[in-house]
Amino acid sequence: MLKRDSLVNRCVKEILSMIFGGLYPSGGKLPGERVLCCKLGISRTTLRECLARLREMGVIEQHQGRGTRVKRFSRRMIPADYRQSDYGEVALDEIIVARAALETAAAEQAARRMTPAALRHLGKLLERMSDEGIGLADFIKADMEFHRAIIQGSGNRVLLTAFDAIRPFHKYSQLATSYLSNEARSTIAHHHRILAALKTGQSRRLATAILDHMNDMKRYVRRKSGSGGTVNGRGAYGPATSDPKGT
Amino acid sequence: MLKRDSLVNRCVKEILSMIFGGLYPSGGKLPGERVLCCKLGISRTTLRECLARLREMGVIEQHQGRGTRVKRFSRRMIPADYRQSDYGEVALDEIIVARAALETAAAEQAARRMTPAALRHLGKLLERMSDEGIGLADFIKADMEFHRAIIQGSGNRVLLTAFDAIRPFHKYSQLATSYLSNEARSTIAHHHRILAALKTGQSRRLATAILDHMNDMKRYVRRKSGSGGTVNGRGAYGPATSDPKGT
DNA sequence: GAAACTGGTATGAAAAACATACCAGTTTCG
DNA sequence: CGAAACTGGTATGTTTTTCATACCAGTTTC
Repeated sequence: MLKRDSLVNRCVKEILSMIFGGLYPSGGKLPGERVLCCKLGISRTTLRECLARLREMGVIEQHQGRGTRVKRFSRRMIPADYRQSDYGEVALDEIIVARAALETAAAEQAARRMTPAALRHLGKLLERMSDEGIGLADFIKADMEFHRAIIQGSGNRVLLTAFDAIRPFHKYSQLATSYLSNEARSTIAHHHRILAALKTGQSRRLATAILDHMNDMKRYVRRKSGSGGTVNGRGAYGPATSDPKGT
Repeated sequence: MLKRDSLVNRCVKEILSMIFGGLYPSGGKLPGERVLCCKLGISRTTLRECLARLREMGVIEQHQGRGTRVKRFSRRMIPADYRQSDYGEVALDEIIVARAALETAAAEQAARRMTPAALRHLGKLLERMSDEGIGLADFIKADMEFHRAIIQGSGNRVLLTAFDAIRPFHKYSQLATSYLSNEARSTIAHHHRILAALKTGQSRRLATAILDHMNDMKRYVRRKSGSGGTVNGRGAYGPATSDPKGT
């Protein structure tokens, strides 16, 4: 039975995910409606329907002239209908295990099959990530695209499908966001090693570079989960709500 | 960017998947419109919009009074927009690589975390597969459930999501169907080894057992692709298109 | 040859999503 | 201060999508 899932419904989920993922943290401000609806690719009318529902759930507060604020709230306040797959609730450890499995599996083929054009693309992504002025959202996006390109380079469409399926977990993991925010330098260094390995065509070396990258994230998780607390650090980045013109 | 995917669009993809999956084979008849729209849970108007598009693509033929027939056609005739369901086109090799990656990754945790109840469930599935009277469709179903249960036993929801995402590839792979059909005995033997490894709790041994299973499939593929030809062997099983009354 | 199917057509209603313009508060900054 | 540039709030009308219903026209079945 094919079910109809209205645009409003899907957008509510999307916004909730962004909040859970730490892109718009508790107490923080949401972008203006005119900006947000552009980002989501929907009309303002439709967006306002979403925001109205979020307001009823007690997730946000709206004040004429001042903007929209994310309230402190519990996940329990959210009706089951909107609780996608609880992406934000899985441990980063689980995500890393899965990603390591997929990416190292892709490594063997990717090291051989990657085209010069694809390598150039990876270089450009790395450049973009190294730019000082880049916002957190764009940094995360570039990181994801980098890893996806490697798998795509393997030519294995099944691996790519699997990777795409687990992307939301990563995207909405507060810890993952935190890692990329605070360990940007480390991330870029690892990516350089991965790219270098790709260029030599040595699949073994590539797999090692990828595993090192994953293990670095794991270590970060151990450190953070030890100190506890909600990790929110924006690091050297500006506000998460970059890109005021929309994408 | 959240895109609007109309119901018509999604239904076209769904119907295409059903055709590719062998539920409605080339030259066969589609159910009547009044039946089909019920199955899909949409109105007849909407369904007819889907069928009109499939007709334009040359996928089906409609004749007043006689019904709708699936034409012989190439996948190339299908616009990219509808091609998400290229499941049948990927090589079984790709599927095996991905499955091996996910299942061995799950092995480490699964060997330790698997509960007695889950082990009993696996035993029952194995029993069912060993039953002489089982049909092909049920055999495939049990096989899938067996492997899924292992990943589920690892407790890693990300791996499980990835596995579920690639299931359709497996389901719509004619070669995979062929393997399970012709090598049922071998499949069962491998499953016994996997279950035994699970019971000992040795993750290493479990991973090896899983890899052996995958490699056996790989060898089968090599043999078959050597002899060429479309492998369709239904073996001793009944028709795949059971459930004539609809679900 | 009637009954029971099949697809083909037409029409009207409801819902969903959109574009647009304008109102009313708040903040920013010259 | 006070205008300009934001913010959310409101209202209106249109387009697109989906649905429900009825009826027409061939084909098959018995």
